[in-house]
Order: sequence, then structure tokens, then C-alpha cells
Amino acid sequence: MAKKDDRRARATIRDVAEAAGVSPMTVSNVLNGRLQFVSALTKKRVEREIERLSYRRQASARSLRVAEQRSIGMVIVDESPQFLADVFTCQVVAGLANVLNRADYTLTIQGMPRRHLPESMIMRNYEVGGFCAMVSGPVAERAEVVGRLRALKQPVVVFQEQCDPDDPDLCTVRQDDRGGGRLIGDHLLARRVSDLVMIVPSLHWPAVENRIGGVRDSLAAAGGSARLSLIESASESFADVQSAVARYLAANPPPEAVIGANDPVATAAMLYFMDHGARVPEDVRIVGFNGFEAHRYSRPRLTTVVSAAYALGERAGEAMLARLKEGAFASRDEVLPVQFDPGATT
Amino acid sequence: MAKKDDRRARATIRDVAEAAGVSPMTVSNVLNGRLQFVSALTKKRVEREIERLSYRRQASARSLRVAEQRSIGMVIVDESPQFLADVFTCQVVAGLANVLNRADYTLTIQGMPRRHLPESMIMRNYEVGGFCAMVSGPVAERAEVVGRLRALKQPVVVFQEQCDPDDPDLCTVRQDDRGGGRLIGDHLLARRVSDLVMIVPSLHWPAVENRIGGVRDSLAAAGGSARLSLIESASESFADVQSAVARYLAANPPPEAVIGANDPVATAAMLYFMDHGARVPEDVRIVGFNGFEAHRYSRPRLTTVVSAAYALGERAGEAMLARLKEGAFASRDEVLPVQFDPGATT
DNA sequence: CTGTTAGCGCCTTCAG
DNA sequence: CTGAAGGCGCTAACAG
Repeated sequence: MAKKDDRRARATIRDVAEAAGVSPMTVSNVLNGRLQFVSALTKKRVEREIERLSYRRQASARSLRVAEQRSIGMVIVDESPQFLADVFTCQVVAGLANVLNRADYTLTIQGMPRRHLPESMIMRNYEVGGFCAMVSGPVAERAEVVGRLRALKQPVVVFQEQCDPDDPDLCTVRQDDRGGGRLIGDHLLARRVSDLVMIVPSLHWPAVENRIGGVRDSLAAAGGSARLSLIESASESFADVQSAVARYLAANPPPEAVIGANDPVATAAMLYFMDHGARVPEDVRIVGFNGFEAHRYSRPRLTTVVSAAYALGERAGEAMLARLKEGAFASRDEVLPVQFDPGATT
Repeated sequence: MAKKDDRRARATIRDVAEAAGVSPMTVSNVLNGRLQFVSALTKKRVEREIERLSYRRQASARSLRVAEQRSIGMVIVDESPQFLADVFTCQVVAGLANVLNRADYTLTIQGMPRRHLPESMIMRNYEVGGFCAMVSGPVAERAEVVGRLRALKQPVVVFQEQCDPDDPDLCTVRQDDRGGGRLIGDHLLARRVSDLVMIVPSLHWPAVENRIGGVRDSLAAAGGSARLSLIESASESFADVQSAVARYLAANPPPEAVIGANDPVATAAMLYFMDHGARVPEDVRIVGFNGFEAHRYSRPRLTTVVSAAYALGERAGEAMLARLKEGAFASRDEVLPVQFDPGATT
């Protein structure tokens, strides 16, 4: 009954048409900018009535009629309920949302642990025109998620992955992590560092793999006299990183440089060294990855590689919009450059 | 034509019904859990066909028929395109999205500068059942935004505001900033501090006003011998905060304690003092507000008040769901407690 | 330039 | 327990 009242209270295209003394079709034409069919005077009259009656077009009715969903789903698969805790993800979402909104598309956002995906509304309901996905977890699980989304037979854009290049309706958008690794390697080599260590979470990420690969590229290009070892950290948390560093130092001589898989990892490691009397950068040099505002607040200021996360989101939005309009992705693997940002830790 | 194909390819309720040898109504009953009308055997048959045909219910058709929007709009009014740059906002969004998703609602997210609101899709189209809003800017502009949303005659939940308490379909959800201020005041008084300074952005925010009020409450309750002065900073940016502090110190003796309107502000101030030779906490004590993970990474570790941002989002979601179900908000101003988190800066 | 007809996929109502 | 009829608000196609 409240529902009935709602419905009655809300003006329809017909109400506007009657009030303006025209047919519903004319109102529809005005709404959709088909002005070739509408006289300027009629248009004014219709617009005045729209304003007066506070008419708003019912999106679901239009969507049903034209068989088109003007919304894109952004699914963030994360075991933690705080799926937006990561600054990188937030920037991506902002860029994506803005591009879509500008094209009169809406962004529907859902975060969930992997096990909830099959039961989720996005799987059971048909209500978005395509999916963008940011997935965390081991490689096999991530592939499964992408597979499930693709099984819906809708276009999918995945961030920071390298997926099946033969799938025509799947597009990946990522940053040039390998190039970033090379920049770090070159920077450290220029400072005559020969014993490098990189701290990586034990989860296998393509982005991190590429960063490692980039550093190795750089060392190899320089003749291979410098060497890189890896420290595996159980997670990216402050405590896990610190204990991983402690374990390494118990069995090895202190390294000349430490590269964090990302900024928080690097900072946690740096604080461990500093708390144990090492000077940065004199005794040990530190480099991060994925720098955002936060690295300005650490002392000494962290050397890092700045991610184009916002641009990544924009690019994904553009790719998806083009796909929906043209029927196919123009490119199926978009790679964006990163930027080296030297601080005081090297 | 691509559109036509799409439509043909996608199974409808009728296709499922035919394949299962039942009427569409029976399929609908299964989908909506009206099992009183469906035999167990029929249900199995229907479910198998749903699976086999990869049937997904078309949300827009259902929405049109039942005159109900199963999505909530989250609008974030921010002059910067990076409207998700704030950790607080991100946590709120995550909590909100999770509560809504659990109730089979969807969250539609839009960030925009204030001037874009009138032209935005959410204003022109009727496609969500209610709005949640996080608005930045001067007080009058924020009020205008809330007014515009309310003019749509749909329920609205606003974060971190105190609005017209007579509007029955408007609910505010905020944290106990005043209580947080009191906790900070009490903590500093216990350390015999009598000359306090608080750095606040020049924009007028109810949350910040309340934090100031709380500190004042605490000083007054202790007899009023300690005093609090305010430093206005042009913005929350690192540079603006630092120059505001410099200006203050040029005209005043150094304070015994500095309270930041939030953690980044406090950290920027702390770094200014440390870079100029002051020891923390010996020479000056520092306190933040709205602590998240980041404050673990500062040295010394910042004393702060931890926000229940995620819980704020959850609470807003629950309030909105209850409003949609019951027809009215149960409470129109929800206040959540904050938690004091002593660090090494005091 | 404007009006009429028909139907998108689903669910409510009522009759079996 | 199942089926048939009708219509939610909108727009494509065609007629005037």
C-alpha cells in the first residue's frame, strides 16, 4: 500500500504527456534528445511539465524495453570484509566510476569473499552490462573467479592480471610492473648496491612477479654481478613483514638494499631496521612500490614507484564502454606506465 | 542486431518453464521461495533447468513489475575526482555495501563535484530506492546537497552531519566525535598539559566542531586552568598544515600539546616539529583523530582516536533497509562510539 | 512533426 | 498445486 502510493505519487511519461497536451512518444523523444521530431515550442512545454511534475524516468522500464543495462558491476574479491582497505583499489574504483558516470552509466560495487560469489546477486540476476574485477588470492582461485564471471557470457575487464589471451570478451588492464622493477634496479645499481633483497608476500601475484622480473632484468643488463634474494612474508601485515625480516637477518648478513613489494611492506621493513639501530639510507637503502600520498608521511621519505591506479580505472571504464558500443574489445591487454619517485631512503 | 541476438540467447522464465514442463508462474514461485505452492519434485526439475539453461532473472523486469528498486545510491560529493582518496569514506562504503548485499540489495556508487549533482543520472532517473551521502564542502553547500536529495522524495541517510531533525525521511549516522574530544582532553590533562593547540581545516565541519567541543568539555570539567587555542589550516594537505604551524610558532610560544583534526594533519604537524629539533613527546605531545592502519607506520607511533568507520557504513545500511521495509526510520540520528588508542606521542 | 499500437520479462490475481 | 490473463513504464516501428 505504501508501494501503491509511491507508484501513484511518481509521475510517468504519460502524466507529462497529458499535462503538456502531447503524446507520450513526444515526451520520450524530448527525453532522448531526438529533437529532429520535436518543435522547439513543444520541447519547451514538455520540459516545463517535466520540471513541474518532478518527473524522473524509471530506469528499469527503459532498461527492459531497450534490452540494455546501463550499469557496470565492479566485483572485488577479498577475504576481508574491508574490501576497500587498499588505497590502490579505491583509486581504481574512483577512476572507473567517473568514466562510467560521464557516459551515463552507473557503477554497482560488490565486495565479497570468493566463496560467496556463486550465490551472489550478480550471478543469479541479470542486471549489469558487464563486469570489472579486482581479485585477490592464490592464482588458481583468481582464475576460477574470472572463469565464473566469463561463464555469464558478458564482457569482463580484470585488473592487474594476465589472463587467457584467446578469450575475445576478456580484457586485462594493468600497470607496467616490470618496467617499475627495472627503474628500481637501475636506481640501486647507480648507487653501487650489489646485495639486494626483496620482500614479497607468499601469495603469488602476477604484479609482484613482474616487479621481481623487472629488477632481475636490470641486474642482468648491468652484467649480473649484483644479486637479488627474496624474503617471503606470510602476509603484508606489519607484524608478518617484521618477523620475516628478523628471520632473514638471523641467517644472513644484512643486505645493502631492501625492496618492498609495496609501500607498507617497505615501510614496515624500514622501521624494523631503524628500530634496530641501522641508518637509512647509509646502512641500508629502502624502496617501495605503489606510492600514494602516504609515503610523504614516512621519515625518511620513501623512494617508491608511483602507480597510475586512478588512470587504470579510467582505462578500464573506457575499454568497457567501447566494448559495449562496438561489440568487441579493441585491445585485450592494456598496460599503463608507472613513475619513479626518488625519496630520501636511497 | 547484436542486441537482438543477446536477447534471444538469454533464457527467460518462459524458456525455463517450457523446458521443465511447467507454467512460468511455477518457475517464478521457485525463484522467490514460495515453496508452499510447489512440490519438491517440481522444484528440482525447475532448478535443474535453471542451471542447464544458465537462466538469470532480469532485474529490470522484476523491478518494473513489483515497483521496487533493489539498489541504494551512495553519493560522495567531493571536488576532487579522487573521491575515494579518504580512508574513512572507503571504510564506510565497504560496511554499507556488505550490509546491503547481504539483504540482496545492490550499492550504486557515484562521486561528483557539487555542481554536477543537478545534471546527474541519479537526479534525472529513478533507479535507486534511497540515497546515502557523504558530502564535503562548506556548511551551506552541504545543506544544499542534502536538500536536493531530499527533494527527490526518497529516504536519505547522511554521514557525519547533523541535519534538520524534523525531516522524517532523513537520517544521520555519525560517530561520537564529542566523546572522542573528551577522551583526548582527559588524556592530555592527566599528563599535566596546560597549553593545548588544535589544528583544524578552515572548512567548517560538524565533526571537527564536535571534536573541539569535546576537548573544551574536558578542560572545563577539570577546572578550566588549561587552555585550548585553534590553528586554522587552509586545507588538510601536508604543505598547508606545515605552513599553518610555522605561522603559529612565529607569533606564539611553542605549545605543550598539538591535536590534529585528523591523523594526517597531526602527522604533518609532528614532522614539522621533529624536523625543527623538537622531541616528541618530551617537548611536544601529539594526538590525532580517525586512526586507521596508517598510524602504525609513523614513528613515534601516533596517539589517536580510532573511528568506527566500517560500522558507520553498516549502521547506515541497516537503517536504510529498515526504513524501506517499515516505511519510516526507527531513529533519525545514530551516534557510534569511538575508541581511544594511546601511542608513543603522548 | 505527432499519435497509435504493441510488447520487453516478470509477477499479481484469480480461476482451475 | 498449476495455468491464463493482464499490465507495470517505456520506446521501436509505423501511420498519419
